Amino acid sequence: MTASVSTAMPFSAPLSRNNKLVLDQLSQSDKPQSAYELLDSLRDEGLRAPPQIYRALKWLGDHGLVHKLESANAYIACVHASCCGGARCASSHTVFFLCDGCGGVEEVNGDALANDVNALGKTLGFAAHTTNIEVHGQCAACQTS
Amino acid sequence: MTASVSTAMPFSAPLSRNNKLVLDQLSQSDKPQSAYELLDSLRDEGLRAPPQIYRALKWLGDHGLVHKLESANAYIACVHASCCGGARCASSHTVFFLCDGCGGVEEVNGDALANDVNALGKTLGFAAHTTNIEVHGQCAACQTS
DNA sequence: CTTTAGTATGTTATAGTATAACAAGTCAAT
DNA sequence: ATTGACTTGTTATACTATAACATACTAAAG
Repeated sequence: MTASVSTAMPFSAPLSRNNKLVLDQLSQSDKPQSAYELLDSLRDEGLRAPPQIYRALKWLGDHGLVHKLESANAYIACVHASCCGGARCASSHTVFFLCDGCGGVEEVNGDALANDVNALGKTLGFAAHTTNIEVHGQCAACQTS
Repeated sequence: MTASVSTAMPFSAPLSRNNKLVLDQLSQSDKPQSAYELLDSLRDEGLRAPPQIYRALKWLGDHGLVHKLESANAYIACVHASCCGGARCASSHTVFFLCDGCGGVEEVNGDALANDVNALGKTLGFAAHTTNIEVHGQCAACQTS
């Protein structure tokens, strides 16, 4: 349920203090957290205003370390191992499975889907840049309970 | 660019006055509109407060007549012909291509992708309920300019 | 009728999400 | 020691969405 990323990044990334605080907080749960939840959690560390959180989220997002779940207005730390095999996934294709039961999120590599998406786009002459796929439903555990 | 749906629905749907106003306003553009843009547009028709808009959007969404674009916090009228062949698409799989250049949106049937998504989900034991796919990029027209 | 129940509407207030704009501190490289 | 790039702190405000309550319309049941 919990996993720590800390500072051991697979690539050089000079994490500033605020960026590290936010990333560590996100890494401590596989449940998405809203910007204001992060703010509450990090108040003791000296973060007091929304822009501090949003700036960190933007930097981390730009560097592929966190993802925004658009349908939940919440954020999660990127699990590199499953979403892009250890590489940065800033512009990669990921699929998010959001459990409406427990609130947990599974992040899965979606390169296989990317082909289909691009094929669809080509029929429109559309040049795809980023793709966001969010699936709502019930995780394995929540189906049995 | 503009298309009118008006009251000619392919199935019986008793559109209330407010629901019809919002649907017609959305149908007049292939660009997504925010709830507050809709509110501004419909003030002359007597709509003055956000709940009136959000209630209509919820009803229209529940009945498959409009979609929310999660990554844009905006709404579009469902184009039945392309997204689900004339049937209601409340729980169907649609793909949205959002042009970051002109702001236009293309809505495309994504049943082909649904299989892949469900297959991915099955490897996790995940029971998919609704899938939202939003692709950002450049439409054909905006690539040439 | 008129009562009731379900739906639709109107309205105020507030909660939740995100950014603009400005001020100031840090720190390495001239 | 000064510049310049980056990071941080802070206030105020904009944007998105819903809670809660009050009223009205309409069709069916009594």
